[in-house]
Amino acid sequence: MSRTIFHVDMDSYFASVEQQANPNLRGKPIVVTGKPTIKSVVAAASKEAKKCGVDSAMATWKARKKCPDLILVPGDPDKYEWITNNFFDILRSYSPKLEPFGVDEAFLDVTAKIKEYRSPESLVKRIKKDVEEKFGCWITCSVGIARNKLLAKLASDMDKPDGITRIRDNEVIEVLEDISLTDICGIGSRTEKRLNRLGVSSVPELGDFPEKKLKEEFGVDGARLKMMGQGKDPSPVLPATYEEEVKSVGNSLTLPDYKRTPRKALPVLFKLAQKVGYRLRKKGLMAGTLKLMVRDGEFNVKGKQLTPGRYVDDGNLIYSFALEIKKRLGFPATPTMVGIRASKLRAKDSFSQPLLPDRRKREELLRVMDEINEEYGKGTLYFAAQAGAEDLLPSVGEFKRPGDLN
DNA sequence: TCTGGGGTCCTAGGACCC
DNA sequence: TCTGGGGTCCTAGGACCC
Repeated sequence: MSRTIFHVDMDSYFASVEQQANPNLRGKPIVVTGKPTIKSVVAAASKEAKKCGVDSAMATWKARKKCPDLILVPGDPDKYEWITNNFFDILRSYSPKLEPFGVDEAFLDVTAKIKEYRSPESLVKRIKKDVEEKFGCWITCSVGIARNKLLAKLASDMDKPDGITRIRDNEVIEVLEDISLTDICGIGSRTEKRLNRLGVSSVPELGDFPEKKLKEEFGVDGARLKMMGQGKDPSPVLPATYEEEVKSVGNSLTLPDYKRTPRKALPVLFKLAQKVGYRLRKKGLMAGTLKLMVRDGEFNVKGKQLTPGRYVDDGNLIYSFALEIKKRLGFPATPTMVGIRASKLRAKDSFSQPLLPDRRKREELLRVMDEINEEYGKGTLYFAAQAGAEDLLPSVGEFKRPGDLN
């Protein structure tokens, strides 16, 4: 049976949210960045900025060059999370089959609902109206309608902003002729190059290519690639809530020039560890595995992970483990980026208190610190311990588990 | 020329257990 | 004593997405 799938994509997401929140930014070219410095990169550009050729992932200095009037706005993750959750709630009220795809997109399977409406388009209009009423007219979305996720995603991109695009079954072949390989979600530049080497340079060519040869080159992905080339995608819309999705929590930072030595990178690492710990506590999660990542001057990223045999959410402890990993990983002479990622997450069991009094005290301390920092602003209270004062940190003890012996 | 920061999923090999 | 094979966990690295 044929399905009806929507792909709903917020337009210029972070930038629109900021324009909605602050009337002074409306109608002006703005970009949202991590930090409002010229060294950072564009996370989202308003439609006014896009007209000058500015777009996400562009270096901020480059964006400035293209658009001298550009306004840099620092991002506000809490605000976006609130909107994201409410956005998904609106979609979920039309169908429980909602699959979030990042913070500003989602797939919605409305097959069972569509009979109640005159057409898929009229249902989309209802959704758009809800979004506008909830958030304001500066926050809009574009929607793609098709028989599967792959085509719906292509469609939502064809008319932006505030568009509705439907790809009917008899239009699929025509659409596939007009796009390039990397327009398909799942085919990036690496895969495109490998396909080119096989003599495949367009989507229809991919659809006609012998599956056997694709499997030789790409293994199990070969069959999926062939289907992509034909515009087929049997994958279901998998319902999930935004929170359930989280599998890992990590933070990383590109080092400014003057901190690109192993020694000077340590305080940065310490702060990242605190941040990861705070985010874990806020989500009520503990991490069983920690990974340290470093990028060298040639842009090569190396990482090493550790599963210490206990679960952690304390920034100081995370830092201690990071130092332990660093000993084994080694550091390049010129580190350009450092990062910590926590995975193997599990919910913190609030019923079982730690047995050791020291740990109980420690938990209480962190809880109070978090509360104060939330009340009076981040960084109100912080630890004095940092690089050079490792002896103040909790000991990580011995490792005797498999995989820790290298 | 210059490339941020948040993630997910997959593979492949080794260790270990039964 | 020597043997096989399946399942699971761990780690490193690659590709991709927004």
